[in-house]
Amino acid sequence: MPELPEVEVTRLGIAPHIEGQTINKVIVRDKRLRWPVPDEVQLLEGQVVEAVTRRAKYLLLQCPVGTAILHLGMSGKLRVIDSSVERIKHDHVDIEFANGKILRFNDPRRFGAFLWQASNAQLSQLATLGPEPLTDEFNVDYLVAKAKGRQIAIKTFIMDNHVVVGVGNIYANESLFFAGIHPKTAAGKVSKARLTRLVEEIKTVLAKAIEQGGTTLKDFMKADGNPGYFAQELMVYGRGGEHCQVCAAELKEMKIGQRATVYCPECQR
DNA sequence: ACGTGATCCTGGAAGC
DNA sequence: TGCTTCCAGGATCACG
Repeated sequence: MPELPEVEVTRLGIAPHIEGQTINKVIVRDKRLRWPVPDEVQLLEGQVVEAVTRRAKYLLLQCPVGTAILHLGMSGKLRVIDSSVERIKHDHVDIEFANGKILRFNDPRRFGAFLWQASNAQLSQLATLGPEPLTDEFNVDYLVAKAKGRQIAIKTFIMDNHVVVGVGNIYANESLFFAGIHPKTAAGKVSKARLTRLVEEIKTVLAKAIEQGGTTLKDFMKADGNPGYFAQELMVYGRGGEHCQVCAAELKEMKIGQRATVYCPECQR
């Protein structure tokens, strides 16, 4: 279940192996992802990967004629492997490099995406995204202005890509716990002081997860190529019915916007 | 403009 | 044991 930290860890894992490398071949075995893989990805052949960057949960392979834009969805994985590695189920796309390495995209549930953006174009998926959570652009003044008058639950609000990118269900639950805000509170009713706290907690929890993911980087190429999930101690996510680690109250579970939500009724009001 | 809920897909878990 | 049902997740879209 890749959230922003997992995507960033993936980026850090693959970038050193493919930046500066020339692409020989692009093999699309199954184009049925979230959107059909466009034929234009063949334009990657012969191109040099100038940089591997990230925008929200999208990974961008930047080449002179355009950019391949990848999304891992919820079950997508990217591995850099030798050409001798046998394919497994759901290996949908291979990018073969001149040095013999392959960037292989595997995605059982096909919620992921493999898109193409010509260098002079703007992909609609990227056009309307909110700020990156770990930049100064995401600050309390911005969030106050954005939340003004909104009736939507604060949890749904911070998971909205147009508000801030990269905050998925896990980290939305966690950051609201740390900020002491009830997830169902109307976004426009949360005080500036508490939004200040929320901004801080979102940044902290994401940065921490990236840091912990980083510790597995050395093993990135090993075994199944899975960068691993974070050994992070989750305070509320997946712990409905358990006792709050701060006040011992029973953690409550509810659905907000179809998503599992766990919170402490004492700590979060 | 805003808010809600359905939808895509598959594998694993839970229920019968 | 084997079948069915439910659930997870991000992002988009159709609706009121």
